[in-house]
Amino acid sequence: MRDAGSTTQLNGWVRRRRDHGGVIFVDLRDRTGITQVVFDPQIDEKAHALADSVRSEYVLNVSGTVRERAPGEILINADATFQDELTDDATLSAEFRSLFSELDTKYTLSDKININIREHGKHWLLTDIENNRTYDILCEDNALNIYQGTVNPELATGEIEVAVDTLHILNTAKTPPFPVEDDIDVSEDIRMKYRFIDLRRPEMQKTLEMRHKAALTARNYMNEHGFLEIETPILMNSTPEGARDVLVPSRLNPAKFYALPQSPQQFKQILMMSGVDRYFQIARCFRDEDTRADRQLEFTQLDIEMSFAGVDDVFDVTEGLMKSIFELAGEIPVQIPFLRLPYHESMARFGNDKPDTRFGMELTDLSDVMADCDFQVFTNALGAGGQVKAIAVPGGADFSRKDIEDLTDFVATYRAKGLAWVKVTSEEFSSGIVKFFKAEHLETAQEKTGAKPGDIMFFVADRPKVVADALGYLRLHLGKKLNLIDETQYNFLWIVDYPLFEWNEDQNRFEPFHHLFTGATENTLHLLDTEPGKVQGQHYDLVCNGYEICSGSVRIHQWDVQQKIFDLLNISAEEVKNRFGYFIDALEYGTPPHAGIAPGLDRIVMLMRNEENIREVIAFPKSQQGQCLLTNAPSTVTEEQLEELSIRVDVDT
RNA sequence: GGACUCGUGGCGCAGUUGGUUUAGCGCGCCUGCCUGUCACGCAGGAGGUCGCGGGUUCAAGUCCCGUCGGGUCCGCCA
Repeated sequence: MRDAGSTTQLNGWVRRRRDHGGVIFVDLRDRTGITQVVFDPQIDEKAHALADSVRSEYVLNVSGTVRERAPGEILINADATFQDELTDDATLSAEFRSLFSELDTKYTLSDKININIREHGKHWLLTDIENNRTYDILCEDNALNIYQGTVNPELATGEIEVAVDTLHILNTAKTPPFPVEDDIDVSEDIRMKYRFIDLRRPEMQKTLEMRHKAALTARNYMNEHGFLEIETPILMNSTPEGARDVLVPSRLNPAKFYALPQSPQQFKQILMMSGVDRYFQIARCFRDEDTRADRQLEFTQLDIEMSFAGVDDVFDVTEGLMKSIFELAGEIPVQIPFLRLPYHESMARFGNDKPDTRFGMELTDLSDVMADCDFQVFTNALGAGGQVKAIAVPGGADFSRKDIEDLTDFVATYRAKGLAWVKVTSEEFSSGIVKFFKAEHLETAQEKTGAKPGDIMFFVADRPKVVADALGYLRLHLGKKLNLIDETQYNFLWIVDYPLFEWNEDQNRFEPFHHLFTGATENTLHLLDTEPGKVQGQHYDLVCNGYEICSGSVRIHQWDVQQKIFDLLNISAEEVKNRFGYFIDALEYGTPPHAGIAPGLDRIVMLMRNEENIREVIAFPKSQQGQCLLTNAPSTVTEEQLEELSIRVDVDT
């Protein structure tokens, strides 16, 4: 199709039409990109006349001749000797350049030019990359004629166009509510309502394609490594732990409900018990919880489980999988193996278990240092069993009162009662609270946080959870705000050595940190009866750039251990029998040791596309209220439908 | 469940302490002109229940209450 002179046929949508009275240009868009097609009455009068009625987003079929874009108007008539300068290295003399600048300032050449030799000794294409302008230079009648170029360096197909001899208008279109092009400034609700138009935009097409490639790559990789793709039920049992289930009433079983899977967790373990050995599935998962920028009601996991496998086996498979996906689908190089970071160290250094390690500003514990200072905010917090921690923000000594106030409000979101700060200059520490400290307090703080003159140190003193949240999110917030993050970098990191349980203060009981079926490490298993809080789980997360992109564990495969977990979590025998009876049962029939993981496809594609919002990589996403603005789901149903389900609705609609 | 924020022609926005514009601007749209544009250009034109409901007031896009919808976050969720 690139070959000039050949005839071609194109189908596509009209991106824009430019009518010059005599000649009409149309940018025709299809999945592969944009091509300029030309309607010239001298080529075909009928096609040209018909093109007059064409408007944006009309669907066209055109036939015509592919041709190199013709030179435009003659701009400059130059001496033929100048052609010696038209070489590949593209260094033009001041005299040559002045031919352009004397004409009109808009033709002034930048330094970034490129010369393309089309016909040796006859035709050159001069591209001014910075100004997006091209010139055709032709040697004619012993002179060098410089034409206003009509090549569009911004288009991939910019060197050619199709001269149309036949036009079929396959369909007309209403004027779209927003233009079908990248970098549009349109609110998201409009985009979601007209998703069919939004998805036509090149960047959305690119996302759809990348997502497809990611899934395809995953399938190929899993297949090559001996994994079977097996579908598990979408209609299954509700489980008491974890997220809220999305419930589906059963017509055949009045007053009973299915739940949509939060993940295929139990089924994939059953498959291991069934001798499948290696399973995977591109599985849709449902969790009826409030959404976030990186969370939807329904999302997709690359669900993986393998028998006779431990942590290292899962890591090997996952690292290879991530490398394949990021490199083949995202064209992003990945180094394996990934670093491993213990959970407690992650919490200590970054305040959370999904650290963005593309920049520093790590948290520093100053509890010991500040134990004997006179600042009661610190000493009181320490006295109550809390911590004092700090971060050093580069260049923060320039922060205004207002800046600091805003940051104080920011950390208040995470229940921090305040944000103490000390500015570091080459002469002094400056802050309203300096008087409460001896010189060595602040000097040690500076040394430990690594603050340099010109920086500011922010301190939070509170319960460990509050300190971690406040400083951890403050670090992220400032990292973004101060542009400390290299967007081209992808930092993969395993978080390991999680505790098996977490103490729930409100309900005064232990909760599984990951889920009910996570196994303990061999050397801490014996603490299950005595000190459950100290049992270490065989749970792992894979983190990239501050997002949790995979989560998994080595599972419990002995029924007595599983029973112990249920007991410890106060799940009654009856409930176990009702909810997990089959599972406990199955465990007793020869369950192999097994382990698994579930990479989140949406977040992976989001990272590869450098998006901060999961809706950007889902073809038909839901709003924060869980509504589909395109189809208006969810919606009310008829009385008859409800009656069949034995359901009565208790709200006015 | 809660906090913040946004809602004004098709789209993006402006609209001062409540009254002076006839609610503006840019893009888009329509009509006409234009043979090399690619953000084409030029001339003219159409298009508004100011999300919805209630209240305060002589007077509400503007103030108050409620409600619906978009977004970010806390709780929630792994």
